[in-house]
This record gives sequence, structure tokens and C-alpha cells, in this order.
Amino acid sequence: MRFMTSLRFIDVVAREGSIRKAADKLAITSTALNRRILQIEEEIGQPLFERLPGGVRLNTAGEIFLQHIRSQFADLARVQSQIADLSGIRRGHVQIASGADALRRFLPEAIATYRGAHPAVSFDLTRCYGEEAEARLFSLDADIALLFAPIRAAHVHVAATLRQQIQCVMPAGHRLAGKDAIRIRDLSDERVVLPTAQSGVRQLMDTAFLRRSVEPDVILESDSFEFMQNFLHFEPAIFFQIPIAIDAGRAGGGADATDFDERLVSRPVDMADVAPGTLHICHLKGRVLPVAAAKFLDDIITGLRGRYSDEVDQ
Amino acid sequence: MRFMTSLRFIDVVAREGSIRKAADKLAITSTALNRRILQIEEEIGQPLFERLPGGVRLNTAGEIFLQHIRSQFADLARVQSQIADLSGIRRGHVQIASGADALRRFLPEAIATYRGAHPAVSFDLTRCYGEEAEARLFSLDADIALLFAPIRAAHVHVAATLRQQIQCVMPAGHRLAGKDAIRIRDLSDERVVLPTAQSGVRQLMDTAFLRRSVEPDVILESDSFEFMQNFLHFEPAIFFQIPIAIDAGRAGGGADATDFDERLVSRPVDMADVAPGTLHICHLKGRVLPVAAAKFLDDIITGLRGRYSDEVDQ
DNA sequence: GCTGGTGGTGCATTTTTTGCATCATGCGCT
DNA sequence: AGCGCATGATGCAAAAAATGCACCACCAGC
Repeated sequence: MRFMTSLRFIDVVAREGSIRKAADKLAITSTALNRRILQIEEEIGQPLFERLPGGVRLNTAGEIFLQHIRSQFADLARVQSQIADLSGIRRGHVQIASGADALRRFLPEAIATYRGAHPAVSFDLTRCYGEEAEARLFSLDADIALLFAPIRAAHVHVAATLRQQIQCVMPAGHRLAGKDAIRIRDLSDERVVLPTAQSGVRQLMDTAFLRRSVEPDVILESDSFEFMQNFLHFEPAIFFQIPIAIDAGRAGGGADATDFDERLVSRPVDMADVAPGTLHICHLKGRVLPVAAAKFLDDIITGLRGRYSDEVDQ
Repeated sequence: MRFMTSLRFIDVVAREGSIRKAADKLAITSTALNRRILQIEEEIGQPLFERLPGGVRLNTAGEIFLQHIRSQFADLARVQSQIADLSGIRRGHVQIASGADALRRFLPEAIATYRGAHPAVSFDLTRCYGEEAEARLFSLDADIALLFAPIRAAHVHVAATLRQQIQCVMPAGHRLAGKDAIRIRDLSDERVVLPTAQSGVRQLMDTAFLRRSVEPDVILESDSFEFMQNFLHFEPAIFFQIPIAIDAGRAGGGADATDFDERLVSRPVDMADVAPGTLHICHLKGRVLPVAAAKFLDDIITGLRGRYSDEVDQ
């Protein structure tokens, strides 16, 4: 989009905090970039950046204008996808911000299924935690966010929620593997592996340990479920996940872990100790999503309703 | 705004229905304009206009895109006014679509008062009827509409309403001038002057005449209240208006017409014959108005609440 | 006071846009 | 059918705009 270049440049300069760095990234000279910015500032009638010795920073007017620019880009993408839809081919780009839980098994399959029906739609998946995901929605770097964490920002609209009970995952031969539900007190002196403090699962577990005054033997912390899962093949321990991170899409749901790793089993934590957490599927409030994103959102909510009918709300 | 020129061009071409006519209006050559359009169509990946022997017309994609363009312009105006507000000066341009009623006395004073406080805000007032006003809101040619008529379109948001009882205006010495309220049957064989069929006042009166089976002596129809009012100085007759078209702002309201023309008096039509009509103050649903327009809207609603507290809703 | 980073500016060059002349097409009128 | 008159599209040269280079002024940290 030729007529948007100057605006895109402003976005990059704001992100880089320096005209020269942005110019490098955009593969043009700093002078050309500088002049484009000066020109736009002149047209606006007011400077958008404050010039600091180490670079530039948006002033208040600049922040307002940048927000406008981003919404223009997002809206243009929506219009383009809508126009493409007219000719029968669904075209577009869907940007997703997801916690580590949903991107394990649920999103790969959901995206692949969608792309099977609409091969002209491309995806961008960024793994991130609560606040960052909300920021990405706001800066229009993400269309959709899937978060297993409370929603803080007022500008986020929750399109659907999914209640998820935390599961304990352990080697098949583990002494707790035979129980139907795991109590927190069962975990005292057990070796456990915990996700990072930013994770929603971790926050629920921390609360539970504190409430029951149980101090497990934390042998490892990681932000990678894949790493933790593979670690269990070498040292027996327990780690925690939500069903959506475990279940294969084709299964009817439930907590049986056989289809993600035959040597591991999962058992739910007892409801009395840990209340189910909530996976939030969100987009920016007041925003009209591009066709591709809107339909994908629709698809995953419908899909979840099919698999976890009782736990899906809204 | 240099980076918006191509988009503005598309808007003009769509309105003119011809590249050459639009080029004349834009003071450039038709070839330059033609090429800009071809270029944008290429960037979009699909044509926006269908080429007819007599000119061009938007296709479906073009209509979607034009709507996008207009919303971009409106949003840019909003951002600019918001940025200007930062530096203390309220700046901007407010576009109003109004029926003939509100522009007589209410709007001139309201706009003048507002401009007294914010001299950097300019106004554009287009007189139009119901459907056209709704279309102007939708095409973003108007920020605010004041209509004494039912709202038909779903995309219009009514910010406030004002109930208005129709008034009969007549020369001071008229035989009906002494009555407190005028019944429709009083008007049979009276000489009356009616506004155009598109007017909300006319529609209410037509209904009333029909219901009471009264056939007045219609000696004149006009779409100009000013003309009708001045006509009464030369031939005694009755015409109809709503209070907001009569009252001066400084007055406490009411139907006494002395302050708009000493030789005329106004008396309300009896409620039993004609129910009060509604003046709607609207803007486009879902739209964030520019600061200047938003504040002006606020001001007039507050002003009306002060003068006609009982009749203002929402 | 030097060094390494920043944004800003004058001038020659390159790229883009514009305008003129012209073509091809289709409608309406004779 | 033929003519006139409008439309949009295109080749090519001129005008305008954007770009890149070399350089300046400025500030922070050493």
C-alpha cells in the first residue's frame, strides 16, 4: 500500500526510538526518513516526536496519532480481507497472541484445519503472557488473544471463556498415578516442576500451596511445557497443565494423557483445593475484525463448544 | 494531508461518476487521476470501479473501500481535533445536517455561542430532510443531524430527543389569535400555508387533517419558513412551526412569538388533535466524534435541557 | 577535549508523477 | 449506417518529488 508508507515509517520510528535505526530497518537513508517525518509533522501542524540526544520519543500528540495509524492499518487489513472474500477466496492474515497452554495442541490443529479450508489465509502466532497479550491487542499487533489468566485491561473484549481444571502430569508408574484426583497435600515432599511465575497455571498452584500450607519440592522452573514434559522422561516428577494443552483435538476431551505422550498420565487436581481457571478468548473491544480473523475466532469457539460444551461460556 | 490525496481522489471520482469530471474538480489532468486510480486498484489487487461508456461506477469492492476511506477521513479529523485540543486551542470543523426548523433560531445562536468560546472551530451547515440527513451521517459528510422526523435508518444513534408541540403562527389580529389552543376543526376554511411534503411538521399536519376530516384552504406550499413568515405580512393566513423554530434562546421557552416577529403570534395546536412530534439529535452509531463536534453536541443538549427540561430525553 | 551517537540541511541524482497528444470504445442522435 | 461526442486508457517528454551523499550542530559519557 503505497499511500501508507509514511505512516508505516512513523510506526517503525516510534518502535525503534531512533530515526537512524528505523531507517536501517526500512532499508532507506536516515535523511529520507527524517524528511518524511518532518513533512508529516508539518502537515499535522505539531511535532509528533520529542528529539532527545539519544533518539526520538513520541509526545502526547504522537501517541494519539500513532494509535490512529495502527487502527488505520488494522482497518485496511479488514477491508482487504472483506474485498478478497467477495471473490470467493478467503484471504488475509490472522495475528494471534497466545499463552503457552493453547499453542501446544489446540492451536496447531485449529489453524491447520482452518488453513485446510482457506489456504490463502496466513497466520502469525506470538507466545506471550497476560499483560503483553493485552498490549498487543491494543497496539493492533494481535487480532485474537488466548489467555489462561484474568483479564486486566478494560479495552479487552472476551468473546468466550473456557473453564479448565488443572491437571497433574506424571510418569505412568508414579505412586499418584492411580488416584482419580490429586489433593494438594498429596504433593508435599513430591518433586514438582512448575511453570514460570507469569503463567496462569503457576499462579493458581502458588495460591493452592499457600492455602494448604504445602511446600512441595520444586526441582525445576521453566517457561517451556515441552521442555518440562521431556524432562519427566529422565527424572520422575509432577508438572501441571490444563486439559487444552494435553488433549488432542480428535479426542472427546477428558484428562487421559495417552495421546500426547504414552509414558505420561494426567490426573486432575481436586476441585476442593484448586478452583478451575479460565481460558479467555479475546479481541480488542469495539474492533471489527478482518473476515479471516473473525471466522477463525468463530471456528475455534464453535470447536471448543463441541469438545467442552459444558465449560464454554458466552 | 499529502498521504491521503489518492484516497480523496477516489472519493471525488465516486461522487462525480466520471474520472474526467472529477479531474476538473480537482484541478488536475484526467490522465494523472486515471493513473492514480489504476495504481490503487493494482495495489488492492482488484478493480474498484466498473468502466461504463458514460463514466465509472463503484463496484462492490469499491463501495467497501470507499466506506473505509471516508471513515479514515473522519477519524483523521477526530485525531487532528484531539491533538489540537492538547495545546489548549480547540480546533476543528463541525458538519451539521439540520432540518429547516432547527436552523432558524436555535442553531445560529448555539453555533455563535460555541464559536464565542472556541473561535478556531468552523462549521458547515447543510439543510436537508430525513433520509438525506441520515445518508450524510453515513457517508460521514455530517457529524451531527437535527431532525424533526422519525429516524428510519438503523445506523443512526439518537443522542437526545426533544418533544415539540406544533404551533400555529398567524397575524396578531387573526380571529384565532385569542384562543389558548387551536383545534383542527378551527382550521376548516381557514387559509393555511404548509411546509413541503418532506417536512416532519407537514406530515403531522396531514395526518391530523385526515383524521379530523378537515380540508383547509391551502393557499401556498413552500420549503422556506422565512418565505412563509414574510408572506403572512401581506396576506393573512396560518402557518405551522415547532417552538424551537420560534423561540429566541434567551427566552424561557414557551409559545409566545413576540420575539421573533412582533406582528405575528403563535398558539399551540390542541394535543387532542396532534400529538407532539420529536426533534432527534443524532450522530452515526458507533462513531467517535471529533472533539469539537462532541463538545458542541454536548453543549446543545445541555442548552436544550436548560430551556425545555421536561421535553428533553436521553 | 575527544568519541560516538543523535537529528537536521544543502545539493546533485534518481524516481515518481504529471500533462499533452492520441487511441479505442460505446452511446445517442440524425 | 454514419456521425458527433462523450468516456477511459496509453506512449512519451517535462515537471515535481523523493532520495542519497556529505556535512553540520548537538549532547552524553569517558
